[in-house]
Amino acid sequence: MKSKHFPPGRVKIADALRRLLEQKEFNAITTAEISRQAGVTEALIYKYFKDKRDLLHQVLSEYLEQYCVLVQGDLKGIKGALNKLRKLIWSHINVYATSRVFAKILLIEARSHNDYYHSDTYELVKVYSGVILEILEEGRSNGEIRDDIPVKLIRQIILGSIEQVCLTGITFDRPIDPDALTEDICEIVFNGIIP
Amino acid sequence: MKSKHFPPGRVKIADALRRLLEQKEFNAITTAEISRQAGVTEALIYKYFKDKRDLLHQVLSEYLEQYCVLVQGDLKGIKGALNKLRKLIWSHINVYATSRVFAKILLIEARSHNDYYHSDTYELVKVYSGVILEILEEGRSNGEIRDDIPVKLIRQIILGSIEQVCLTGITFDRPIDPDALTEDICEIVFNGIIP
DNA sequence: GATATTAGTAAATTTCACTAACTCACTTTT
DNA sequence: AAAAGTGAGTTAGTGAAATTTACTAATATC
Repeated sequence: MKSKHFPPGRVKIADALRRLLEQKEFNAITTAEISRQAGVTEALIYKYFKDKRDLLHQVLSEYLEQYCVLVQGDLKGIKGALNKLRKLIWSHINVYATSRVFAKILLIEARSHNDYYHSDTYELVKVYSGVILEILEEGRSNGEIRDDIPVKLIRQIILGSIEQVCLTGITFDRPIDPDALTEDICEIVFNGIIP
Repeated sequence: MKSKHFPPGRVKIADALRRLLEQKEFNAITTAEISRQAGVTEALIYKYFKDKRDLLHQVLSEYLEQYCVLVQGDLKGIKGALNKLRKLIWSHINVYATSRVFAKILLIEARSHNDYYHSDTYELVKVYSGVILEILEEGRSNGEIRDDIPVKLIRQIILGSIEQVCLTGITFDRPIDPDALTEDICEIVFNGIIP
């Protein structure tokens, strides 16, 4: 409920980048273009953002914060680790399917520079990762999930599957069907992780 | 056996980039640095390569070609789709574990620019992907693998798992254990894909 | 031995991220 | 109500890096 009060120029710049990212990749977008699209001067970008990448990171973490809240809300009231996991996988795929720009930045652009691992965005990703781990541990302790494979590895396999599946859909502009994909991923992974 | 006859300058430039990539990431390497390291002038880079990224792609596909041959050789004489799959997973992880520089470029740098999908490297990746698909189809037709989940999706889950697991190891400079990882990935995925 | 081709260079040019130093319109202080 | 301060924005650059142009030296070919 802390709707941040950003000055109009800052909002215009962030919006401009979002719009441009629909058309081309980050490295191909120049600061000149961003400012033109935003209707402000180039220098103003540097009043609000440390540098061009910082602008990207801030736009990204604004997106991500939104979706973290959403996904965590989706899990409320669900009983059982596997049921929670299924819902989380669905929500995750659904977010990528719905916000392709966001997905592309997070999966491709952000990772290609080390500063990502010191960003707010990455902190949020860690929180989200923690949520998955908790579900897996819950499942392990109540016997839903086998205990001879490290939970962190199970998490990686789940995340890797989701991201690979969505990434190809995104890069080749193909439709992504959250229902079908969730069904198939769960069918494979659940059979592998039940005791 | 077609050892390409590249002029010495071209070889020096490619070698220089390979050496520099051990120390820092591609975007932080300047053409000036590359030429200095190679002992040639900056302009020569543009005689042999369309631009800086094209140099990266060519270096990458030289690496990849090598490994494609290697992995395909590893599969010779193995009977059964699941056995082949296990070996392929091991080889794949092993390549990433052994050549981290190569893995980092392929998994992070290359994908972050659209021209990757028009590069020789990508063509090789497609060939490799085809090999996986053939194995899966073999397994499907001889009853080793269930036929109610699309093979392409199974492939994505396998590749996604491998890459996610290796990527974290690479970005955080943690050891990658091909034996243990192969074992766990196969344990999960095989249980999911057998009929 | 002339000629064409290939390898390589020196020096300019362009492109782009980023910055310093300023104006202008409002508030707040005294 | 004048002075001082602040936030939003601009003008006009700079420097570093990628890329291009126009050339020379070496080597192969006829």
